Amino acid sequence: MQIETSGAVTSLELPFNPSFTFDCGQTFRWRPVDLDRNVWVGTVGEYVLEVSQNNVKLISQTRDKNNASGNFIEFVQKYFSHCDKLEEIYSSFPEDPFLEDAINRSYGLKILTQDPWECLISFVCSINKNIPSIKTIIRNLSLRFGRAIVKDSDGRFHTFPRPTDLARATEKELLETGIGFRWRYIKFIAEKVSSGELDLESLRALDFNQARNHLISRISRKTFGVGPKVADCTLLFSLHKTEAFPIDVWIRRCVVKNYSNLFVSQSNQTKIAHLTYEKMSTSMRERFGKYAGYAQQYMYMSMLTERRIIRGKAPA
DNA sequence: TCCCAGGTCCTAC
DNA sequence: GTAGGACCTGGG
Repeated sequence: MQIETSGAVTSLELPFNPSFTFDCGQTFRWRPVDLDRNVWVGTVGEYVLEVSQNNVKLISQTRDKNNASGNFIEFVQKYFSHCDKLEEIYSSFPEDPFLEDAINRSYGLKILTQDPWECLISFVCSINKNIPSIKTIIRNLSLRFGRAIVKDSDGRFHTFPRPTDLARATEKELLETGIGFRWRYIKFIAEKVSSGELDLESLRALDFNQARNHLISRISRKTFGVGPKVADCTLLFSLHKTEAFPIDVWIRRCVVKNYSNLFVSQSNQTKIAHLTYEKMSTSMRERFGKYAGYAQQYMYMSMLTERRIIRGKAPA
């Protein structure tokens, strides 16, 4: 992979596949501009980027002189989890025909290291929503409360709102974006983050369980609307706790279908389908280890592809 | 028009 | 500790 800024080009390592990486449900701010060439455009922090198989190009950035993103190359390397070597990750998994097939189908999918604030709010927005709706809500939030970066043919790119932007927003303003009942959750978290009571960046230094306990509402009381699923997504997609194994309806179906043998005490599939989140997630972390979150993403993509085929739509 | 969505909260038992 | 209902709203 190369990084291009104002004509300058820098290389990053392959394998990397933009479609699988941006369309696997870990981020909601990318859109394809040329699927044949696998070219995507998205907003990351203060930047608008165009990304293809082996090239990252800086399209524009905010005029904010206090651009908090720092060195652009380092910023991009961190975002694309430069430290993660996919071949090492693949070979760390136990022998597993289903996972091997899932990896082959989505070879080059990489887990990003996103901004934890944006990631947490995005997954709060995801509660009881499908992916197209989540994208719409996040776009509306950015249009209404973010800062304009550059005009393009499809309107403008906007930064994701800052915690203070959402803490100041009224109920009416928030509801106009289509977030529905989630507005209380978002405003509550925005207030905690902007006051400094909840420091998301500091969670990077904690181990998985400590960081998780800081995020889950009923434990920490510093969030509201954050259950185990939203916490695990935030840990995996922004704080780079790669052992996190988020369980949604599709992963639950996947586990019931392919991993029922792991739950020997459970006699039938109905019982396994109703296993508690914690029991299922812990078992999968124990099986797949340090990179369980990568295994989860490939499984999710496999289920998604299967659904698209059933519905007669070609995989992205 | 109706169902359902990458869940969480709250209440009741 | 857990089962079940309520929750805004838009996409399919």
